[in-house]
Amino acid sequence: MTNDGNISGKSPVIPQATMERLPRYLMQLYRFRVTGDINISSQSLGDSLGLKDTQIRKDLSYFGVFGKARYGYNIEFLIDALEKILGLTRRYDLAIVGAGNIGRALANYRGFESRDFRVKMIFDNNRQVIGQDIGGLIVQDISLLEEKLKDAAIDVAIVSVPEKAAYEVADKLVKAGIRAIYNFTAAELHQYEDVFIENANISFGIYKLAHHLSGHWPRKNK
Amino acid sequence: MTNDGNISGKSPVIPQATMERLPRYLMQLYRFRVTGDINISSQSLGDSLGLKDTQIRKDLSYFGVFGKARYGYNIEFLIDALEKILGLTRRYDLAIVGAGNIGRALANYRGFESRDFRVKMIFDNNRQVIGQDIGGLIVQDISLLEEKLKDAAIDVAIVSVPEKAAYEVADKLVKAGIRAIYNFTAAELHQYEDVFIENANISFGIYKLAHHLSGHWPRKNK
DNA sequence: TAGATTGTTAATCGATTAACAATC
DNA sequence: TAGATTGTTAATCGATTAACAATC
Repeated sequence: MTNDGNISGKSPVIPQATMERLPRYLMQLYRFRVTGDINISSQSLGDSLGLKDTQIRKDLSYFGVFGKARYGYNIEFLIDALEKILGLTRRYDLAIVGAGNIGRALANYRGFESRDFRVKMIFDNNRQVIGQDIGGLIVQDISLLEEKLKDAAIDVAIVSVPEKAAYEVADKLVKAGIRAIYNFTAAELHQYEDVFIENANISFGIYKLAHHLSGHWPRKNK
Repeated sequence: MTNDGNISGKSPVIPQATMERLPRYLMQLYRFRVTGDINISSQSLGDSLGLKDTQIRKDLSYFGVFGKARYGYNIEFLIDALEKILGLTRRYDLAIVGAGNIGRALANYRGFESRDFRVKMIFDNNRQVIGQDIGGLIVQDISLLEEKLKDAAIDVAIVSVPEKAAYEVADKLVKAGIRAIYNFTAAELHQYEDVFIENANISFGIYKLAHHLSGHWPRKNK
């Protein structure tokens, strides 16, 4: 009840770990909503995600007060709050750079449709591919990348080119004013001022699984 | 020089955070290798990855001694060691369950080829898709999943079905003896005894980028 | 009211980093 | 030898969790 600080503009620091959990909270709340539940306690939300109740309350407390003692959290209200926190209340326009396997898959990815993420452009450097229709979009020549991006108000660029090309692509994206890059390549992209880069190297997950299967090195439980 | 404990079989606990960094170390070492370098210091490896030198040394120390004072680490030797640690010294056979956008992309993913990861089977429940050839593999009927998996020695199952189907698929995979699951769906899969699940929800990265772009919530630097 | 559950404080746990003797 | 860089210890920093007064 005391802490409405964040909403009113104070600046607590949100831990990275908290940020990683919020999308999971939101997804889980959608699932609880369809069952017709109105409220949920930090206890049961935590149980459903393998987290402690205090973890949930602490995470939410960074953003202000959402719950009611005795009743827990109103699911609808909390969904609303999390969508605002995560910035999901507006549309985001995406451009995909690289129309290979991954780029194509992302162009047709249904998880984007369910939110207001819209793939608006897709680029490639391959003559055979340029001009092709992928999910309703014509693949454009990557040499026109900067020019085309300046005309369109693209929010996020997805990089799905071969690793070697990724560094140059990222440079061009940043020059064209892109401030958020979703990097599906193995490249360790340079850090740019004010540019947020999210890495999603598909191989790394397999490396972790391999490590686990090879099983000689002890690991923390859980 | 004192700590050869891990190699000789003692059991230190490897932090999760360390495990997440090792694949990045390995990839970066491959890159240094092609430049012809023989040795690398924890300082320069760290700089190239945006990490402190002590972080690198600490991480490596969990696995025994690799470096030489004054000369740093022998790149070839360290690559070798990391490949062993990560379990990359043998082949891993993969099965893909769900031949939608993502499943197809993964079936053709070149990052797997560069290691000894081999996609051996691919399943779907769609009549239109069963029997199709994807990257040289015939899509099999998902109703034969358990039966087919029991014949083949599959190490890792990739789940790329719609979220709703994921829970049942995971149950079947575990029943069929699978011990490593790479989950590309949004589903919060049940935890199974002795089964390692790696989640790769593609939407979550976009959520984080959205949060960043919406930019009202302060975050830790870096 | 009695009891459940919140938000927050303080304690604990774990991971990063500074410092430094050992050593190549 | 002198100096660079290691592996490790101890200090710091940050994140999780137990405990509990506040409160619905």
